[in-house]
Parts: sequence; C-alpha cells; structure tokens
Amino acid sequence: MATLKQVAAHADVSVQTVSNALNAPHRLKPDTLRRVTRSIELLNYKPNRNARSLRTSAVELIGYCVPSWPHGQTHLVMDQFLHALCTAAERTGRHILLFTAPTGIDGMPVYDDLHARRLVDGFVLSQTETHDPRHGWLKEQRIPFVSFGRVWKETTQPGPYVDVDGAAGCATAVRHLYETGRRRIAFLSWPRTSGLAEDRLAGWRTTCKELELPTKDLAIRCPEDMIDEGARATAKLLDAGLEAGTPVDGIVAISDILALGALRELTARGLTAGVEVGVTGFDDSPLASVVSPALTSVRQPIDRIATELIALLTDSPAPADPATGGTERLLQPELVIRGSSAPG
Amino acid sequence: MATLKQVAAHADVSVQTVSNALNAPHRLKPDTLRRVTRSIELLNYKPNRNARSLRTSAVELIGYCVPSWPHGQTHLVMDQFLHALCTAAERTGRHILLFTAPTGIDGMPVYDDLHARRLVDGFVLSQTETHDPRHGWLKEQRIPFVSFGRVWKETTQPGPYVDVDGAAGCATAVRHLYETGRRRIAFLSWPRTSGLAEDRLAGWRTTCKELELPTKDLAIRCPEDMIDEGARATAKLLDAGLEAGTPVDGIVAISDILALGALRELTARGLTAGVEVGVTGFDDSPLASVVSPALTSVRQPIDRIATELIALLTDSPAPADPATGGTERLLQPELVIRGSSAPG
DNA sequence: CGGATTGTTTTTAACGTTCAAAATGCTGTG
DNA sequence: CACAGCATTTTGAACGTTAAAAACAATCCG
Repeated sequence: MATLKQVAAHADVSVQTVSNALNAPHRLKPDTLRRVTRSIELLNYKPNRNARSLRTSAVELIGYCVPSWPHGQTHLVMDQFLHALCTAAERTGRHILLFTAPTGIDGMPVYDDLHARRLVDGFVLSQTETHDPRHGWLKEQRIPFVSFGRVWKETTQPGPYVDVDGAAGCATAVRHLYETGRRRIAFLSWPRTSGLAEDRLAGWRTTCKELELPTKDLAIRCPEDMIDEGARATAKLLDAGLEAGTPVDGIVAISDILALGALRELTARGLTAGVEVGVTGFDDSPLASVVSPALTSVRQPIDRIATELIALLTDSPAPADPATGGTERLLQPELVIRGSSAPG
Repeated sequence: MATLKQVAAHADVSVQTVSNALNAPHRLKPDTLRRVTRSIELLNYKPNRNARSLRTSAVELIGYCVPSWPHGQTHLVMDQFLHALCTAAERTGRHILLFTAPTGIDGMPVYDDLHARRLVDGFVLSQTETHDPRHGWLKEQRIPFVSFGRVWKETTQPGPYVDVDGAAGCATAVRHLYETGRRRIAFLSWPRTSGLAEDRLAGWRTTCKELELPTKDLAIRCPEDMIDEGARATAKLLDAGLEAGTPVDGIVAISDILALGALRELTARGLTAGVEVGVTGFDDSPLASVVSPALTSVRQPIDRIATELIALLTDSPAPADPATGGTERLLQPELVIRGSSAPG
C-alpha cells in the first residue's frame, strides 16, 4: 500500500507537497500538480484515514444507534432511512457507524465512549421519545448530535432537529378524504403518551373542525401498533356508526399497520376500501403498495430528512441565517394517493 | 481529553506501562497495575482509536453495504439482521460501518477504496446473487470478507460463508403440514434465476416425494415477491384443485409476503387458513405474528448467523478443525408454528 | 558469589498524515 | 542591483498509540 512518502519520492517532491496536492491543489504550480497527480494515480495511492484522523482529530464517521424493537414491531421504512442516511453522509465524504445501546439515559455511556475514543464525530438520533433524555445529556457533554424527531413537551429543543409535520400530513389526508366525498372521518391513533401521536391527532381534529366535520367519538387509541388492533378499532367505529345511523366513511390511520387492520376489517364485512370507506395510512411503507386495494398513505420525505440531518450535524455551527432557518427543520410530508381512498 | 502521556505522568510510570496495563495487564506488577488503573479511572482516560489503528493497522470496523431495493420490495428482517450483526461485532470490540455501492461488479471500486483507505478491515456481504462476482473479486484482491449466503452454481465457494439450509426449512414445513393431515401441498416460489429459490423448492419437492405426496403442477413461480402475486398463484392452485376434484390443502410459500397473499385469497373465498388449508411462510418477519390468523413461518437463526459471520471474518484464519467446520457454516432454520397451519 | 533466568519497566522508533513556520524562487520596483 | 512582496516548496514537529529492544531488578542455582 503506497504512502505519501512513496508518492513524494516518485514525483520527486516533498511529502507535504503531495499532501497539498490532495487537500489544497491551488497552492501548487500547475506543472507540479500534474506531476504529483500522475504519481498518485500510478501508484494507486489512497490516503490512510487513520493517520489523517489522528492528525486532524476528525474521523468523518457519524454514529447511529440501531433501534431494537419490542417484539412484533418493526420500523418498516428503516432500511429506506438507513440507505438515505448513508447516501447523504457519503455526499459529504462521511460514513455511518452503527452501534447498539440501551434505550434512554442508560445508553449514554455508550455514546460518550464512542465519542471519547474518537470512533465518531457525532450522532444522529432517531426514535425520539416524548421526554427523551438523550438530547439534553449530549448537549451538556458537548457531543455533537442532531435528532430526527422533536423532543415533545419541552419548552426548548435541546439541539438541532429535523422533523416531519405530522399534523400537516394528517390534515392533508383529511382534506383528501373530504374532497372525495367523505363526511364522517375517523382517526386511528396510538396511546396518549406519544408526542408524535398527539401531533398527528391534532392535525386530524383541527382540519375536521375547519371543514365542520364531526370528531366526537371518532378518535380511537389502539394500545399497540398491530394489524389486529387496527381491525378491532375499525370494527368498533363501524358498529357505532351503524347503530347511530351515521356510518363512518373515512378512516385516517396514524400508521400503515393500523390502516392495514382497517382494510382487513372492511374486507371481512364485505365493504371495499375506496368505495364505501376511504382509508389512509402513514409512512408509505413497502406494504402500502403491495396490498390490494393499495393503501393511500402519507409519505415522509426520507431523502430530504437524511440530507438535512447530515447538513445540520456537519455544517459550520448554526448559520443564523433566517433563510435556511437555524438548526430546526420541519419538513412537509406528501400524500400518496392509491386505491384505498379513491378507486379507479 | 486525557492521553496516555497524562495518565503516565499521573501514575508516575512510563507511557508504555499504561499501554500495557490496558493491553497486557499480566505483565504488570499487581501493585503497579492497581496504581495505573486508578489513574486511568481518575482521569477518565479512553484510548484514542485512531492512534491505535494507525500503529496496529487494524481499525476494528466491518463494512456492510446497505442494500437498495427494487421499489416495493423490502427486506422485512433487515433491521433484525443489522441489530444482530452489530451486537455480534460489538462482542468482539468491533463495529459496523455502513456504505452504499452500485450492485454487482460495478460496486467493487467502492469496496477497494474503503479497504485501501483503512476505513474497514473487511466486509460482510449479503444479498448474494446467483453468480455474484463480488466474492471472487474480493478474494483476488485479498480483501477479507465473509458472505451471508452461498454463491450458487459455482463448483467452489470463493470464500467463507454462512447460510441457512433453505431446503431443510421447507422440508420441515412440508412435514409439519403432513403431520397436521395435509395431503396435497403446493409450493409458491420465485423465478428460476434464484439459487435460493431452487434450494427451497428442492426441499419441498424431495420431502413430498419422500412422503409420497403429489408435486405435479403444485409448484408455482411468482414473478415478483408481492402479496398480489401470492394471491393470484393461490387462486390458480385452488381453482385447479377444484376442477380436478383434488383440492389443495397445504401451501408452503417461499416468503412471508407470498404467504400473506395466500392468506388473503383464502379469506376472500371464505376459507380459513389453518382449517381448510394450512399455510406456511418463510423468514418469520414481523408481519407473520401480526396478521390473523398468525402465520406459521420458517425462522432463520439471525443471531446465530450474525455471530458466525463475525467469527468467520475475524477469527484467526481458518482453523482447519473439522469440529467447527472450516469456513463454511450451514445453519438450520426453525419452524415457528402459528394459527395459519394449526388452529387453536 | 557469579552468572543465568525470569519478571517488570523504560527507551526508542515507528505508524502516515497535517500544521506552522521557514526556506526558496520569482517578479517587479525604485 | 537591492529588496519588498508574493507564490511555491520544504522542514520540523506533532497527533496518540504500540512493537521491539534495551535496561533494570529480583530470583535461582551451582
């Protein structure tokens, strides 16, 4: 494996000149640059990143803690997210280093260790919890990080974040169902403990109010994100609607999994999603396009999220430029319309 | 951030002694060791990995190329796999570095680059294709790697691998259906181009022959791994069975997704999976336990796979010990029985 | 008691890069 | 022609660690 020294000898210049050819080519006389470049190519020289990092104390690696999920639950778009994050990191010459850690504050020693040993420059957090302690901790330790997801119910965010406007996403879903003629639109949610859930729920409620649609008894909290729970909640909604003579004709689900449950319950009752009842999901997971009728779903702009995460983490500290907007980015999701809400 | 030098000064020993305290504690006098250890803790010293790597030229990082999937397809167990891989790597003090690369031979320069710049020591490959060119290439370049998945249709494997005995998995599934009284067991497969598919298909066919069950016209190749395709194939099987007066009563699917299609078609026809027809999937993805009836599925031993991958990659070159079995490991999957094959 | 043996600690020199400062060469100016 | 000013290149030192060899200390044996 060629080293700077060997390239220098080959090109008959000093070691530093070769280094400059790579890191500050404008400093070299065009002629020298050409000669050095040729030697680099000839010897197939690749700079040793460890030596570089030792000198500059920057490793160009970003830590990401691979979430471990409660049994039966999976992040259906995690592979998309990781791919996007990698790609975004690579665009800046960086890479993603995976690690595992206990959840919550118990995991912080691991983060600290990775940073102290100089395995990573900083972290991308995801799976932000309502009172996530990690952000404050990292900030206190002055360890660089950026979060995918806001820290809910805190007055101030303890660091830079990128998030998706879940309220807006659900609002769009409600409006879409309204435009396709639905007038009694229910919401399948998660337990109250999740800030994420409250955000999306609020989007549904506000928009229904705006459109003068009913909301009473139309929001159901499923204890877990499972198909069965979605089906059960849907059954409850349909039954109550029939009894009262005001049938539900739209269902906005907080996740694709719950929406799938709704689809299943509809099918079981001989109803067709997209005809009698419009259904939307959230995340546009791979499942959405694979079921039938295919599921209308709110898609998070994953590539954009990844790009912004990397930018916030690696760009020079907080350009107070109001145009790019400091260190907080709220991105708008997009509704992908398929058969479950509008047949044909 | 404390360095060896500072710790050495604090403990009043030489730098090398501190280094030894960490890397070869048996060489120190117990008394010295105690003193040094105390200083290390007091100063909260963490060795700088870059400096270490520079000196030893081992980075303790393993590269893994995050697969980018054709639209609509996802590896439903990828997050489980990554988690297991991380954990296994961490047990040996290593970590996983993610990267992206073009598929096939076009991606090799990326692998070469990462290795040459000393960002990684070696690679874990997955998504092995039938004539995967990567293995041979890496071997030629003497870049360490290990593969999850065999290279099919080659006389010799160009490197160490771990794989799951798909034929055995399907055989188990067939036997299980047989034991629950099924006598006409079909197989939902993928296109012929996949070695993986042929392996699993062979397991089904052989076992049916052994049990003297019919196989003619009972294997269907779905062009894509999608729920719809599984449903369509199932419909075809059920129709043909009815016509001939010999109804299909068992379905072994090569993936959970296809099995889900089978479940859907059964439901659509008013049949109950696990009662009239037994259905099994492959991979035990999160979906399997979340549908209803829950899906019986062949589970790959993911943790074991990850452990063996890391072991093969990092252990001293090929212990020719026949007990642990050289550099090729074929692991046995396990059938997870749920309602889709045996109600109640 | 001398010398070999073993156990413990220190010294010296690298690993491959970049930073900061110094040196060199060149151009133009008075 | 002396010299300031600039562009280009080289020198020397450092980043934090470990390998190898050397030094030192303690123990054993005849």
